[in-house]
Amino acid sequence: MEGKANIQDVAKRANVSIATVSRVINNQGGVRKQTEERILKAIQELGYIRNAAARTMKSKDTKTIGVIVPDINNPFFPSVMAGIEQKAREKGYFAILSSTNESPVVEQEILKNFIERGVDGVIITTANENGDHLKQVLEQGIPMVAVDRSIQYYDVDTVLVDNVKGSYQAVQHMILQGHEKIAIICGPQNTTPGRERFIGYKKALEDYNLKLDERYIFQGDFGERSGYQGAHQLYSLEDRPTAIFSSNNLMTIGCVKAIGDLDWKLGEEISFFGFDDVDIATFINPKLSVVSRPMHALGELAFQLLHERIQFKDPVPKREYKLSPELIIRESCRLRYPKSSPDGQSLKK
Amino acid sequence: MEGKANIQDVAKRANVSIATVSRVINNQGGVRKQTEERILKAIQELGYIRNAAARTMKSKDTKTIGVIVPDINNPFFPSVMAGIEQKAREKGYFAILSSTNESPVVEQEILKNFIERGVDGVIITTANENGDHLKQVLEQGIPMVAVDRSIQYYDVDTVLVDNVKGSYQAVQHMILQGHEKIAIICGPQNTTPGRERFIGYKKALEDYNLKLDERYIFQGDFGERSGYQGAHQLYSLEDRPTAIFSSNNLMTIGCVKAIGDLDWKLGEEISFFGFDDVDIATFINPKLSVVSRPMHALGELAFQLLHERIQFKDPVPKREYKLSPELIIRESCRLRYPKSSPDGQSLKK
DNA sequence: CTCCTAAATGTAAACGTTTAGATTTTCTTA
DNA sequence: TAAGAAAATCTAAACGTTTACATTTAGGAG
Repeated sequence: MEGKANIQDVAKRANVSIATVSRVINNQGGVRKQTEERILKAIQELGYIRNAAARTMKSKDTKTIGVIVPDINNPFFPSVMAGIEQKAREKGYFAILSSTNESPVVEQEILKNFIERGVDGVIITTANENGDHLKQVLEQGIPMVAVDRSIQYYDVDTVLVDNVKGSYQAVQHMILQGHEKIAIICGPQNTTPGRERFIGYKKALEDYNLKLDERYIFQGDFGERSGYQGAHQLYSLEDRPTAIFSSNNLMTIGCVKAIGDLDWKLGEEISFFGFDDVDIATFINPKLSVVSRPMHALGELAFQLLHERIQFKDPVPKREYKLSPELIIRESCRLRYPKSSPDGQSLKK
Repeated sequence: MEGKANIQDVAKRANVSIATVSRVINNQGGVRKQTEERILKAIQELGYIRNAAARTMKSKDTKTIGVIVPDINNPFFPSVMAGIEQKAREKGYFAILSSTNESPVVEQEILKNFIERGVDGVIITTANENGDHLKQVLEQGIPMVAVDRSIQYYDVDTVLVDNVKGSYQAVQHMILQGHEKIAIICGPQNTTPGRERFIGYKKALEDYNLKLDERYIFQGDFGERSGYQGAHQLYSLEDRPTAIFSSNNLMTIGCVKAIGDLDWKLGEEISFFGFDDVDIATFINPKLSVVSRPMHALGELAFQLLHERIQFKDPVPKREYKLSPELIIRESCRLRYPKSSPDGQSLKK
C-alpha cells in the first residue's frame, strides 16, 4: 500500500468516474448519498490523499500565504506570526515562514520563490522599505500586506502600530514627571519604526518647549549591543540625562544591562521607558515602564486584510491601519524635581 | 503584461521548443550558448517565473519541508527554527512552519496538509509522543526527524538534548553546595523532556543518598502559570525546600516571579536552578544559574539529518543524537550549611 | 563535397487534478 | 405508463512542467 493512490484508483474502486470523486472530495454536493459513501469508503481503504500540486495546477490557488519577517529571533515576530497563523488556520490557509535576517537580497530570493510556489498572498515586514523588489509580487497580482514597516513606492495594505503616538506618550509621561534631560536610543532612521519613534520623541519635547539636545540622541540599530553602548555613552556624558527612552525591545535589554553594570540607579538617578514590552520588564527592580504593542492583534488584522484581498480581487484602494500601543506604567520612571539635586527636597510648585 | 508568461511563451519568443527552455531553466547543459542567451533574454523580458506546482507534478519533489512546533511563543522554537532555516536555505529548501498549540488534533490536520502538499520531509516536535497520527507520514515514505521530543512507536531520526544529564548536573551542583531539601517543578510526564528532567533529578538525589520527598515534587505543565503556582505551593510548606530546580524556561519565569512576590530571598533562603536560559536570567539579582540548550545547533542538525534521508532514500537505521546542554553557573545558588540556620555561622567541615 | 558522429533541438506523453458540457439515470406528473 | 424535468454521473480537455526518444543540425574526416 504505497502512498500512491490517486483519484483514478479511488474512482475505479468505487466504480464511478473521477469527476464524481472530485465532487465529493470538495464537497460540492450533487452526489447521491449512497455513492458518496462508497467513495468515502474507497478513499479510506486506499488511504488516498489528494495531491495539492495537481489541484493547484487547475484551480490556481494554493491556500498558502507567504510570511516574511526580518528576524525570527526577535520575539515580536513570533507573536505576530501566532496571530497570523491562528486566523489563517481558521480560513483553511497555511503559512510559509521565512526570515531574511534583515537582508534585502535574501528577501528578494524568498519573494521569487513565493511566486514560484504560487502563494495566494504575502505578509511582509520588509528589510528594505524603498526596494523595488516588491514589484514582481504586485505585478503577478499577488495581494500583499505590510506589517510594522510600510512600503514606499507601492500601494499595499499596511498594518502599523502608532509609533509616533507611543513614543510621544512615553516621553510626555516622563516630561510630566519633571524630566527635562531626556535621552533617546534611536532605531535605524531608514525604517519606519525607527523614524517614527524618533518623531514622537521630538514632538513631545517640542510641545513642552524642551529643546532637542544632540548629546542625548544615540543612534542604535535595534540590536541589543547598541542599546548597551547607548547607555554607556549617555552615562559618560558630563551632563547626564535624567531619563532614557529606548526605541525597541532588544535595545532596552542592552540598555538595562548597561545601567545595571554601570550601577546607575534605575528609577532614581535615571528614569527609563522602553518601546515594546519584554520579559525582563517585570523582573528587574524597579519594574520597567514600557510601550506595549498589540502583536497578536497585528497578525490577526494583517491576515484578515490579506484574506479580503484574496477573495475579492477588485481593486480596493489601499488601506492603512494604525493600532494604538498601550502605555504600561510600572516603576522605572520616578518623579523628577527639576533644577535641583535629585534628592527630591526642593519640589517645585 | 499580466503575470501569465509560461514556458510556452518563452519558447515562442526565443524561437525554440519548450524542451530547450526547460533545459536552460534547470541548467542541464547541452544548449548552445547563443541559444541559451536568447532564451535568458526572453525570460527576462517576459518576467517568466516557473510554476512550482507544475514542476512538482512531474518531478515529485517540492524542495519544501514541513516544520511542526507545539508552541511558537516559546522562544526555544524560534531559535531551533532559525537553525533549521539557515541550513535549509543553504540547500535550496524552504520551510512551512506550523504551530499546534500542543493539540494533537491540530497536529494531525497539519500533517495531513503537509502530505497533500508533498513536502519532502518533516521536522517535528510532536504534541503527542504516543500518537499513531505520524503513521500516515511514514507510510507515504516521507522522511521525518523528531526534535526535542522523541517518538514512541516509529523509528525516526531523533535530535535530543541530554535532558537527564542537564538536570542531573544542575541538581548535583546544588547538592554539592550542601542542599538537601531540593524541590523540582516538573514538566508533563508524558513528554520526553518532562520525564527525563525528572529522571536526572531523581538520579542525582539517589547518587548522593538523598531520599525523594513527595512534598518537594510539583507537577507543572511547562506553562508560566504552573511555575508560579509551584513556587507558591513549595513556599507554603511547613518545611520549605532550600533549593528549587525548574524544568523549563516558562516555568522558571513563573517561579521567579512568585519568589519575588513572596519575598522569598533568592540565593539566600532559596537557591534556584532552571532548565533553559532565559532573557531574565541575567537581569534579576542574583543572576539565575541555568542549564542551556544548544538550540541553533539542534535545528541545524535536524535539517542535516532530514536532508540526508531525502537524498538517499535507502533505509538507513534510525539515528539518535543527544546534544549536551551546558551548565551556566551564575549566582542563584548559594552554599548551604546543612542542618543549621541559614546564617552560615556553623559551617560543617 | 559527402558522410558520419556528436551535439543541439524538437515532439509528445505523462503527472493528478478540476470542470464545462454531454449523457444517463431517477423522479414527477399527467 | 410515458414524457419531461431534475438530478446524478460521465467524458474529455485543460493546467505547465519534465523527459525519454526522435529528429535535425553542425562540424570534421575522408
